[in-house]
Amino acid sequence: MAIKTLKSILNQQFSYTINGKLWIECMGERFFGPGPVELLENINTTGSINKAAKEMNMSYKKAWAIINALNTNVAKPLVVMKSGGEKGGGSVITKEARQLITYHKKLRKRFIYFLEKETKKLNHLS
Amino acid sequence: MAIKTLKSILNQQFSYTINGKLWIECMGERFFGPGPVELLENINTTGSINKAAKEMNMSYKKAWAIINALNTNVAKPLVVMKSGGEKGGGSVITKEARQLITYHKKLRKRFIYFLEKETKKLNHLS
DNA sequence: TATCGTTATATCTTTGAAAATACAACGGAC
DNA sequence: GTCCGTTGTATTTTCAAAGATATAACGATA
Repeated sequence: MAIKTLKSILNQQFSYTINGKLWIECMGERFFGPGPVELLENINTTGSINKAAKEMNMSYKKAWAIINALNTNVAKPLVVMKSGGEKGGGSVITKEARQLITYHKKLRKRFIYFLEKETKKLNHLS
Repeated sequence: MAIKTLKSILNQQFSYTINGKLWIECMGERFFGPGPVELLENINTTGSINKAAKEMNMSYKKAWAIINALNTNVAKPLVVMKSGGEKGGGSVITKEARQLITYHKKLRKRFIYFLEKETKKLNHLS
């Protein structure tokens, strides 16, 4: 089918875009996407799951669940938590977490490029 | 970052895949994806929104809302409804709907290819 | 005019996920 | 031993989306 025929179907007054979501699944269930990445970065900044969650208006419970899922779905933990001790404890992200984040950023870039390419194609600007 | 370093992070006992969702937005809100496509195809088969909705375990209310959104987001209607008359009425999909469906199928194929390519890359089988 | 199955719309009920709340456990500093 | 802020976990509450229910309107047919 030619894109040309779509031009007469779509309303030229409106703007159309191709959009989507992307994530990494482990054993069939999603466990790594933009949310976890932002959470990891906030933990890296603040040094605690608690503060990181608050920073992004997320409940501690949900944040903990995400971190827990992350750690159980990879070979080496992405976050090491410590309860008790000076300042009551805290959490730090590992080298592995940093590597996963940079991989995800590049993957995401390729996805954004795909979306933009398809949007241009839809609006036959290419 | 080299994919190679990821190999030591991921658990080799588990299987990882890149997955996602894709849709078309009009004026910033999603209005066309796999759901509407299935609904349109069911209307085409059954000749009625009612039967089409039942076929896919969807409430008539929701089906009607989808169809209504579709029709208001394009230049020419995708579904023409008729209430009353022989058999009480019914609905048919237009040529434009068929064209949008085939466009969507091809778009979806390209997306699936993207996902498979990225999954292979992640598992460094390529 | 009565019948039929559909479209169209309003209202009430359910229910399931997210948020809020509460509290125990931890362990270093003092 | 007490204090602190964090992690860890259970329980309760909220709320919005989905579903169920009810009913009017439609128009060809007979």
